[in-house]
Amino acid sequence: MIKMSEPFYITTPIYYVNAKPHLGHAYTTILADVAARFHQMRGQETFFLTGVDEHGDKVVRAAQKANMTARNYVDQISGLFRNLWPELNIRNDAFIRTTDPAHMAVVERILQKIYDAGDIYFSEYEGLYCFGCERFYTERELVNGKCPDHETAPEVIKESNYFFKMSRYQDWLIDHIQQNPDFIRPERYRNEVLAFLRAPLEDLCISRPKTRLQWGITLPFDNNYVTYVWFDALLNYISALGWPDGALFEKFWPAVQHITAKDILKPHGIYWPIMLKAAGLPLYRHLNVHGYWNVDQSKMSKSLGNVIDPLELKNVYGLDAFRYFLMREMVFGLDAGFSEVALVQRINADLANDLGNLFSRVLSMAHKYFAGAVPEPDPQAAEELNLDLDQKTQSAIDEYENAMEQFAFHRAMGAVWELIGHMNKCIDVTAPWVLAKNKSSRKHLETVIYHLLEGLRVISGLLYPVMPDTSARMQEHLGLDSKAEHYRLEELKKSKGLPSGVRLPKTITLFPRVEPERIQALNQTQRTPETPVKPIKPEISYEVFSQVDLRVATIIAAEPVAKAKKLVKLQIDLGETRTIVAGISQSYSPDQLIGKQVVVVANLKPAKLMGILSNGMLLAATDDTGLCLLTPDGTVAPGTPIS
RNA sequence: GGCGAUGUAGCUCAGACGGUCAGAGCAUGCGGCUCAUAUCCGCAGUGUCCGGGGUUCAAAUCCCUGCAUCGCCA
Repeated sequence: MIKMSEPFYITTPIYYVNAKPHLGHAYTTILADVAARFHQMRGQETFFLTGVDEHGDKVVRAAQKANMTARNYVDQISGLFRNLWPELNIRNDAFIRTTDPAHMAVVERILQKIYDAGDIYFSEYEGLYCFGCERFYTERELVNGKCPDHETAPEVIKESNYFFKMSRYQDWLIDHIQQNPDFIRPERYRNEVLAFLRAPLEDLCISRPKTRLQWGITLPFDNNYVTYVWFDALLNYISALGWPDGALFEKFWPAVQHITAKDILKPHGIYWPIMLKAAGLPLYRHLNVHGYWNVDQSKMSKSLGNVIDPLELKNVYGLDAFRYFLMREMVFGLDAGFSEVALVQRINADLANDLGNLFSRVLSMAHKYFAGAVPEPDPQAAEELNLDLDQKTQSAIDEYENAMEQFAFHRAMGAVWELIGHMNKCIDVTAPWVLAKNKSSRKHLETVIYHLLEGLRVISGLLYPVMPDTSARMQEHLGLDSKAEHYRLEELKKSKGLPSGVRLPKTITLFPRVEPERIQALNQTQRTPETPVKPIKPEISYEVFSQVDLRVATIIAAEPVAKAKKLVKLQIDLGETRTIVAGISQSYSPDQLIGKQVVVVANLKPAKLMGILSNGMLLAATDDTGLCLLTPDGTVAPGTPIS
């Protein structure tokens, strides 16, 4: 159990800047925000760190592709991350970049420290190297002995690098994980790490020769090498606190917890503790590992043929609903499905019907029966009515607190909604509209409404970490100062926290219901089109099909064909250059086509179209909304056969 | 190929030590209320608890086997 007064330090991984932020990044960072806000509820001082990882060859390559310098490129992409967080109401205390000079200095210092301690050694090895990719491949990664990207055989070259002696700490780490059952949680990931540690641990290569990569931090003990990947990245967690002698480090490091997605379990569960041990630093307290969001694109509304980005949905349905959905729908640690339909269902059932409507009916009764003033409860009346809301509230808070602490946010929300259910039921049982008809039951009416308002106060507080704006709106409409820290757990645990006599502002709709028509429309998009499926052609044998030679080709030039409505003349690279005429100009402009990879029938008898000889045919799917070219789900060498 | 996980109502999932364990939420149907965002409350379901074998007085729960899905490792 964490003591109330203790500081709390939470981190997200630093995100790699070779691509734009997506739902997964948003989820992880919202988790951290929720955790930080929860600990603020307990009065703890919190530090919340996120940031970006900007070194490495993938960044260099992405920059080249974008025709930019690495520096300009990382500036641009890291800006996208940095700017996204305020949009999601995320309040991180720091945003670290691995190109920050202070961070680079820390990396150098730790490297030197571990080097001096004798845990880093120099070694030569042989490997299969593809010069096109500028990287080594293992036998397994090769396709027919060739580089999967360049289709050339890699060469055996020798290279020297620095290695970190992780193997030395293997037994120590196993022991530590066994001694601390919640070091890595949930348990499934702890087991996974232990399973991995049953096999001998290999030492970690931590450098790259500058002949291959310059975009990184130079090793302090060898000017010819830069640091590679994890040694640079993981150290952000301490460099951001000003290690070795920052006041922040001293205060927050002992309380550190990390969050990561399951794909980088190994670096966080194995490399990082060993690095800390080797550097003589205390380990983190918990590694909290979450799963993936499977985005069901068939259940996402589409505009102009493009699948909507999940992040865009926050603009459609509201940020708090979006945050709530992410926290409520995913069982922490497991994978979950993301779809617009599921989001809308949560909004209607949980937010609009259960919570929003409860809020609205309680407040409107307070206005109706007491002219908008908080009534005075009467203990005796409460007893006569058999009101058990106080106990229900206390047990909801307990369950909530427990779950939140364990990162079981879905269960915490479940506890809140159970309380909401009790309150709705309580209204039904006590029937305030009946009490209101009788002057003799005035005290009962006052007591019921008071307890309901009080319940809403608690709920507004409990929702603070997940839905901070909604929390503030609720508190404001309960006549509380929304700027005061009414979400503090000690406040929520107090009974009769709502002063009687306070005037309540007019009630509001917290969450508008999403109309059935919209849900209908969403269901339409997920179903296959209403138009009957075209009849399937008669069966053919494999031999017949195999006569069709399908190839991937890259479009290298495109120009409209004069006088033709639909035709475009294309130059394609299919290993050899060819001319093809395709009837696709109503769906694609020449600009959009250049550089695209398409699927071509390579052995179709050439035909003349508008006087131009077309040597092959593009594959495309056509429906009433237009035409879509078939394109491989990744870049392949021009001329690659399709089977 | 090795190790592991999972497979329970239409959907998402709970089901410690084998004996009210056949459940919850959502969706569906019916009934009730009217304070409320046509909301809320109550009731009702339907389930070969993946298939097959075994242990046992008794298995969704333990064992074996098959199938399916997924994860980690090679």
